[in-house]
Amino acid sequence: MSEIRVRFAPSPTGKVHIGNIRAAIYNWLFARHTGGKFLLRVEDTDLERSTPEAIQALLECMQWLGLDYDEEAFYQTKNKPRHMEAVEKLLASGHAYKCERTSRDGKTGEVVMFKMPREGVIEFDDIVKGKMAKRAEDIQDFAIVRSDGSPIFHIANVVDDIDQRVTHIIRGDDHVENTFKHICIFKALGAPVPQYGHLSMIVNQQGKPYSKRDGAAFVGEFRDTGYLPEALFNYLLLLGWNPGDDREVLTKDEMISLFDLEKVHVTAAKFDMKKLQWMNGEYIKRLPEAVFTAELIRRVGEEGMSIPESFDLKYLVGQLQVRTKFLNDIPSQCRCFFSDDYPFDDKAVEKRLAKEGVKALLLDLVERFSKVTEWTAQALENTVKELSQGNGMGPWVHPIRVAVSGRGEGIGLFEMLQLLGREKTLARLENAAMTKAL
RNA sequence: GGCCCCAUCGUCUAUCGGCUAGGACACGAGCUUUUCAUGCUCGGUAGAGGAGUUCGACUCUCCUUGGGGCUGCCA
Repeated sequence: MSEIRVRFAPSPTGKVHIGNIRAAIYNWLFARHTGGKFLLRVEDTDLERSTPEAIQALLECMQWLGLDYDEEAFYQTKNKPRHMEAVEKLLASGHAYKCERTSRDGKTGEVVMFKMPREGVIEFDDIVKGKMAKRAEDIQDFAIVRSDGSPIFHIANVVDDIDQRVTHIIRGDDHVENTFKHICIFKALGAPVPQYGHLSMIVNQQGKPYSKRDGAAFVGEFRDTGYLPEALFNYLLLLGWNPGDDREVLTKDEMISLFDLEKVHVTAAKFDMKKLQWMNGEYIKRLPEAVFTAELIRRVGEEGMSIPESFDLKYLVGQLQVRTKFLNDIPSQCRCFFSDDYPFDDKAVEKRLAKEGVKALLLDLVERFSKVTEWTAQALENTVKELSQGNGMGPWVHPIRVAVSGRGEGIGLFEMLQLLGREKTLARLENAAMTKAL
């Protein structure tokens, strides 16, 4: 049996859509599972949009997700001579003909048309959709060369697949109709017809193709909002496939060994951002502590904050990592530790500080905290607990949190105070009491 | 209009004729000595409709309905 070869054939437009990258993921997994080759073909025939920058963005995006490809990237524009060679062959064998045509946008000229068989049934056994069939008479002849002499997608795509010796074409559902046409071209060219697998689309809540109007739709947007590539990869994989048991968070090795194209679902899947968010949190939780720490240091540094030598970073990481949903949330969660110039959330201030009696409460706390001998989370918690007399620490906890961090949420309060240290805590409580509380 | 495809909780899905229909996300309630979160426990919500095959159908067949795709000198 010959080697399995699959390809990912995007047209670089600057942004990579999640539906598209999911096709890449499935191709990659199929190749890695079967020990075949995963090839990249850049369909750069749209000169307007296929800029070097757009190609670079595509490559970076694949690298980010760990989609490494075998062999050299294949550029469609470079194969134009072969496209035209095939056209000549089709013309010579009577499978194609020239004709005058007027396009939809009014261009008139001579194009080359592919001649469809007039009878018979075109069939193929789709790896995910099963048996597919269509009467040849239901498909009209179609153009393969424009009036300006450039080859059209149908011929370019097929010739490239022949030249790259692609054995399995795994692509989006929107190509099924093309597949019937392409099979006819393969046959007319005397080339073996590859196996096909058509992937359903990712749709929005209304069941329409998921687009940028529905939220983040391009891979770069997920990267920029702090999603881990592993989380996006895993989520996209699960959108249409599962290992057959209840496992959802899978390692790359598990994905590769368990992936089965035949078990990919035929139905369109609705994109659920909430579940992706949950999965991202799962992946962040599982990150090695050192990696999370490095990420924290980098992001905090980028925001212009510096971490003092004496700061107990390990302790902060222990508190922060389990509750981080997006890496981008890290700087705002950390600001109060590394800067005295932290912003106060208006709503939190209004709700927790700007209330009658809070000023006295904070000043009383300053008094009590200053007497704490050992500045630890436990000792501070005991102090507040004593005050609350078993009636709930809420009335104390909330004002303290807003006073020292400016926010209504964050890591555990007493852990936060321990990290801040006595001096800063007392100064901030006093400052908030005098300037914000009533 | 024509052709092709699809149909289990709100969402992603398990079930390869035996189902008290399972899991996850989301949601609700509770617990973690009533801080945010994590974690844990519990809870509700599903087989589009109609025929047929069968001892038995969510699973097989057909019809209806609903949804999607394609129908370019785009890819």
